Amino acid sequence: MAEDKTSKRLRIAGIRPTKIRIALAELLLNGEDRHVTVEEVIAEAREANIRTSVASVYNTLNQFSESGLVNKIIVDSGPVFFDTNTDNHYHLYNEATCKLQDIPAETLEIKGLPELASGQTISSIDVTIRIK
Amino acid sequence: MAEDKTSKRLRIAGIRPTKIRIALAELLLNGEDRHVTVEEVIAEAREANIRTSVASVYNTLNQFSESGLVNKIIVDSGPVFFDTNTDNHYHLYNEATCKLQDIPAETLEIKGLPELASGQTISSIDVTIRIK
DNA sequence: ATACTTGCAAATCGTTTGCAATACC
DNA sequence: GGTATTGCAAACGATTTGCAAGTAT
Repeated sequence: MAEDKTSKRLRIAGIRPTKIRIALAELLLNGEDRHVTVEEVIAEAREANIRTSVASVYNTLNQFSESGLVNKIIVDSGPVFFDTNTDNHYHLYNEATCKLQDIPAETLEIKGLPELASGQTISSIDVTIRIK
Repeated sequence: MAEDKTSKRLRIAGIRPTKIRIALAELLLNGEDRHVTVEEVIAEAREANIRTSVASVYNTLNQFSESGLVNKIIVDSGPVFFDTNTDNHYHLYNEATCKLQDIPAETLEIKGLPELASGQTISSIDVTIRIK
């Protein structure tokens, strides 16, 4: 069953598979790449008859992001986006619609990374092309 | 006098030179490149005996950014940064200290910008290297 | 004189937290 | 059974807003 597979996936990620975690994982992690806000996830959950709360959606998505199942993206004031595409890639952000689109890593070439102080490591390279 | 020069600069930027605007402009726009939060500006203003309010500092910095005197930078949840360096450049963000550093535009080379839909224009290209 | 700006406090938005009830292993 | 998780409501931090009083041209 799909649920078993999802449970296993959560377990591997180091997360205890509970009802809402499984439900939200199935909602978000099995389809195409998406950029969702908490509000959108709550709406979708409601539509799918998943009974949950604001706090739990925040908890769950934050755990997913800490475990690397999704990426947290901050492009603007306003709600955070959770990106279900965890491959290396960049973003196009439409300032008018507040929507994100992926730019595959192969499309863009970035050269000349600066030297880092010793002990420091790159956590991520965020590239956002803002359009209007 | 310095104040006349600042007034003129604000006027050219399309902003009416008022007392706090001049004061904050002198505080921020005449020194080296900086990344400041509203809270920091309020503290500095207080130290410089500039009497003002939270709302006015927000108003003023937002106007400065709309007029291109500074740039608004959103790297994280938490307070917005205002960047007094308006030249084209990129950023290094230290996740541990929550501090920003500039990366000059010449250092980094970005190639392969994606095609945009017609009518769309690039508003900015934001590159942030996050280190921890 | 008139329109714009200020500063205060209250309102707002997104997110987190405290805690009692519940679900997981 | 004991620990982790849920859901509610209240708390929170950053920012904005409404409005009366003050300031710029």
